[in-house]
Amino acid sequence: MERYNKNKQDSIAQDIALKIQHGLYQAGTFLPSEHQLCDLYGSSRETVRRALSQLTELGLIQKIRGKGSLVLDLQRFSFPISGITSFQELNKTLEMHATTEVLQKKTAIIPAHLAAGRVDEGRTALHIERLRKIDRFPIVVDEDYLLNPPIKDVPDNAAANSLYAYFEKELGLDISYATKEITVETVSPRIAALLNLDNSKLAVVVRSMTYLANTTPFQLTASYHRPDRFKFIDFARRRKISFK
Amino acid sequence: MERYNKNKQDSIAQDIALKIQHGLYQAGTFLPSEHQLCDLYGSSRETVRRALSQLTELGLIQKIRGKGSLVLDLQRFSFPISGITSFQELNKTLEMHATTEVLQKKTAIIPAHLAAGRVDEGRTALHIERLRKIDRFPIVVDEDYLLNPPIKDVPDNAAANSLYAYFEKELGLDISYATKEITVETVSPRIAALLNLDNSKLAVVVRSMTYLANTTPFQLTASYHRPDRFKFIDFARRRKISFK
DNA sequence: TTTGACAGCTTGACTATACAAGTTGTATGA
DNA sequence: TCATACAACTTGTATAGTCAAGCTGTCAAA
Repeated sequence: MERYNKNKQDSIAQDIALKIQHGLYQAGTFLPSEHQLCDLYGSSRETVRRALSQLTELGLIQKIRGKGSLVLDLQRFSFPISGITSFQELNKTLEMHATTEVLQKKTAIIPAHLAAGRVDEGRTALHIERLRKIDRFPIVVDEDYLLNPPIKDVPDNAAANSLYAYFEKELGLDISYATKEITVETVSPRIAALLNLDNSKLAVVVRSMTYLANTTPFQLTASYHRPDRFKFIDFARRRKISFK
Repeated sequence: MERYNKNKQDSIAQDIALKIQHGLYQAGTFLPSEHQLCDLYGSSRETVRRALSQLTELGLIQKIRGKGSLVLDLQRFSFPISGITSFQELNKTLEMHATTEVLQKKTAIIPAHLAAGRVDEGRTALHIERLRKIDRFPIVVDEDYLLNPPIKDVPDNAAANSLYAYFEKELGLDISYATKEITVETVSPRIAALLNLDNSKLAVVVRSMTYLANTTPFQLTASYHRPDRFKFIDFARRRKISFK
């Protein structure tokens, strides 16, 4: 296996995930039993089970009591786009051949529509505006606002490539969770022009706020997508917890 | 506590979730330590930890090593709409005062745009078409296709109220997971008329396929939302598993 | 006053064990 | 032949314990 994960359970999960992705464990078949996986990885059953529960959460397998862990059939194109994934990470795994153009990078006040209910109004942050293109066609405009602290500045090449790679690998930040909101809105003439929208000026707007493991918010983003190119794919499990 | 859950870990999770929702554990404060929760519920630490990990996954708490489990600040209006939740369940928890109109209920061939890549083309299913209104305004058209087996028929009042309640409580089905896909499309004149759309005829289309715990698919759905009323809220955690 | 070591708390990771419960094939008995 | 019982597998749930690692206040020494 040999992953860069420190944890035993994480590296087991990573290893099995790769074997599923590469067809070593085929959809519709069962994984080796938990006991066999214990032998295979030299670990206890609880550790194997924690690894399997990660794969269950991701939608890679379904556990069936008395039978085993069935590998689910997630076609490439239906692989979940939800979760916290950077555009560059998607670009790699989906082989989209996308390009990124940095349009702005300056300190600015966080606009009200992004700040509302998330962070103090009037607060300033490092604003980065980027245009994503696929095959020369504009697809997405990303408006990022990076909070200081914990982020003081961002080198130009990090903005052009992957902000997340810079945060995680260079700054050692522990990106943990995010809240997201998807709506459809009439956007400003500026955004409409960048995306080359028609008269309706409708775009899909994804607003998100991303947090570090210590619950510090560090990123506010509004992404404007061309509606004809937008596609959000999700895998969800029915929760046992109910409210009210 | 007293929940209808059979599991200790599930009832602990349910109990803590309700206490958070009702403000007994306030956002920004820490839960009792795992050791204290052990005493409180008379269980082992592992069981408590499994309960807490459910709450972590849901976005209700954030665990911080050395400190404790911090209750996160999920305002009512930003509570995740993702996951597998029926319209009626949302209606209850969000107090939307919605009404449902059953427009059709008959056996029909699953349309190609829904069947594509999910199920055999030309297969028939029980088709239920419903119009959801809030304050008399049409908001959503749901096109459900229920597969036989496992679903033979559906009583009229179940279609008007909650299909999920009928499936789970009456039929004893174990609804487990779903794949979803959100796009923006120009819809048919029929749907456009039902939703009272303007000339652009754009609607948000949510296509989903829902499965039982034994991996049997039982429901295909296409939901058409008025774009000006559509809002999708999600909570996501950064995954440790990477591909490629 | 400031610094540093440490005790005592917290969660994280892992192990070992036990029993319950669901599935499946096989052998036994009528 | 057929049905039943059972053995041998599977996963589910819960327990108890160990050590690592992160946080915080206290107390003692400089």
